[in-house]
Amino acid sequence: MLEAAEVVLARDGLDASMREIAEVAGVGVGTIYRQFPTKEALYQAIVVDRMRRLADRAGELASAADPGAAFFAYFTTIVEDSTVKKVLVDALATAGIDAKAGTPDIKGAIEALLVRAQEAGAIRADVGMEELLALLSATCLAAQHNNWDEGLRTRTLGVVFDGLRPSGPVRRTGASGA
Amino acid sequence: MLEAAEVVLARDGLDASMREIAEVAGVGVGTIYRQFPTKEALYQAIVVDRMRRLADRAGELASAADPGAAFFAYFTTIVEDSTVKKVLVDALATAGIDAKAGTPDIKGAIEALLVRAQEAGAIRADVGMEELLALLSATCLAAQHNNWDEGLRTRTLGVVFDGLRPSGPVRRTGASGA
Amino acid sequence: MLEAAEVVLARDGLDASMREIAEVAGVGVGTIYRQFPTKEALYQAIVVDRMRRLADRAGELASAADPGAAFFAYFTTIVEDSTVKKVLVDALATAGIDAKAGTPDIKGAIEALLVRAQEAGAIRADVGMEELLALLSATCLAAQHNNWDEGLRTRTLGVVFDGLRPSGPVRRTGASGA
Amino acid sequence: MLEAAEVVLARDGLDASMREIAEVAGVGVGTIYRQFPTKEALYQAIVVDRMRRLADRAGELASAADPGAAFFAYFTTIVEDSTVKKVLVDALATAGIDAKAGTPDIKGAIEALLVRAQEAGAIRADVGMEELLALLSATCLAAQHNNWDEGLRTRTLGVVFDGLRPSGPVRRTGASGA
DNA sequence: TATGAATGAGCGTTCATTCAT
DNA sequence: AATGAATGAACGCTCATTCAT
Repeated sequence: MLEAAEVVLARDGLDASMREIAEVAGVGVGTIYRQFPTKEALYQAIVVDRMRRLADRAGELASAADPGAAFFAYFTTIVEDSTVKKVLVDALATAGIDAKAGTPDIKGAIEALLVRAQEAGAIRADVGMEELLALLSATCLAAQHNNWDEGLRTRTLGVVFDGLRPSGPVRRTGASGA
Repeated sequence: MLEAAEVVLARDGLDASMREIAEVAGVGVGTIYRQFPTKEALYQAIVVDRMRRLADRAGELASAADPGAAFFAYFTTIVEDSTVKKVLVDALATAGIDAKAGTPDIKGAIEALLVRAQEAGAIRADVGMEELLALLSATCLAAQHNNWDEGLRTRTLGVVFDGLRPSGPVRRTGASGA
Repeated sequence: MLEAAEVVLARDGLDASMREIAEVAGVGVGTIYRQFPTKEALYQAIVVDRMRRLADRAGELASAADPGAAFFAYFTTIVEDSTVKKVLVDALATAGIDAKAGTPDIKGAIEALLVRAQEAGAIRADVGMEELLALLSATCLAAQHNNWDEGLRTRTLGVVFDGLRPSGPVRRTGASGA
Repeated sequence: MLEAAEVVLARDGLDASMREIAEVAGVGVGTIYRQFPTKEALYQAIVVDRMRRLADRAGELASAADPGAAFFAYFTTIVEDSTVKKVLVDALATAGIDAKAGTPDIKGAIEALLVRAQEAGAIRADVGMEELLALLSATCLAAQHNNWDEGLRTRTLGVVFDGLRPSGPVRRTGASGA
């Protein structure tokens, strides 16, 4: 049912009606209300669900061989995904949610990725979680809002990733000479 | 009245009702409809108005002494602004609008800023308009959606700007240079 | 101005807006309200005006050489007219109006036509004003409501007129006679 | 609910609001919209319902002993009814509807009555369906519009019916004879 | 005096939410 | 427990009417 709701919200946006969702889920509207007291609650549940999956994916990458590659791959995947999932966007946007109990610790999972990538020297050490989440949210938001195609996504993320990488000798060693 | 509408839309988002807008504007709903045939038209008018101001600001900066500084200042201003203006976001998102006559040529204005900054060596030559607009849209969207405070904005834009700057010797010339 | 209102109401029916009427009349809406306190009042005025013209026409025919022909011609003219004038219909329908002072005595005018036609033996003596007006109203209403073409109007009025004529020997004397 | 809608439309005419109808029906507006997608659809449903009843009644009379009496009785019944039912009027007016499937064949039913009455010599052979429907529509329209009382209805229909009957010897045989 | 901008009640319609079945 | 018919507040929009100019 969450699945169906996610599909419908992804397709029709936030204005999708409960009836539509119920229809796609193959249940009566009343059945949805048995589990979620309001439309807002259903929506929140979807967001939380989304976050869980995001956290899971981050967990999987936590032990990848190349932390830098893992980090950038993760970032890219999320943005890629948000092109088609209208709801995900808010998963990252709604940072406040994670205070609630039971919410998967997506921030923790992402932070692990970040720290490892920083320790590997793939990400500048002075980048904090806050701005990282901000960048993720920003690119997701824009990707779905403006319907980025693959080329645009690649080029735009390219700029962001460059901004995240350490600059100078480290990155372009030979270039800077001495 | 446009002003009031902008305020309300900024506060309540696109779902703000015409009654609400009328109330804030201190007029009857009919008065709004006298000037804008539909809610959509009102919305478009706000966007266009916003674009005009954006284009004007870009024009002012077009002949600034330091093109790089001008460019980054402009970028920052816009994002700063969008924290409070929910609508601006779509001004950039809706690139298609500029085909219509009478619409201020915001893209042209921004492009001028970009080109000058690139010629001055402050921005990488391989950055195109498309990804620049994407980055602008993304940061605006996120800034208003997530209510960035000044610190977060500075740090996040810092990353993006670093990604836009030429890297290596070019960027830190004095440092690496002879 | 009454003229303009009549034209518009004839074209668009009772739902025509005051703005539309004012526009066609070439005045502001306020000017109409100066003369007629409400839309209803304007409408009533049109009806009364219409009645006056009807009464005038009846007056002209009052002294025609052939009373029977005059009567049927008058009936036909009115019905014919109502095909195109949505408002006329109510002139006849609203019998109650004629109590008011200043209303043209259309009933009197029509009655004169009827009486003369009856005296000439062209209309049955037992036909009263009430049913005559009812028939007029009925055919006008239907003519405009259903958009009678000329053929249908002729055939339908033919039946009604036959019903109004004296029957038996009087009408088809030669036929039934020896 | 159809009943309630019919009552309200009969009372207030086509401008009756959905709220009013809902109130009289004792339901919420939404309930009406559940069954009829638009006001227009509700209206059509009433008309069709009305037509069905009309057709049924005509069917019942189709085999009456006295075709002439049956015909005139039917005509009278309909007009009588329309005094109180503002909507019926359009059932007859909207002849075009009967093309749609599922619409009761009221025209066919009436035609059967007419033909039988003509074969019985009670109605003139040269009266066609078109003018018969025109007369029906006209008298219904006027009966409800002007609120005919029984006396007026009788006298007015008397004229129309005389117009429909064969004239001369046939009708008043004994009289003209001698 | 004439104007038309402004008003806001009211309309048709939608949809989150409730509750009898 | 599950359903979906019923509800009615709220929406976008229109237009008769008012009144400052």
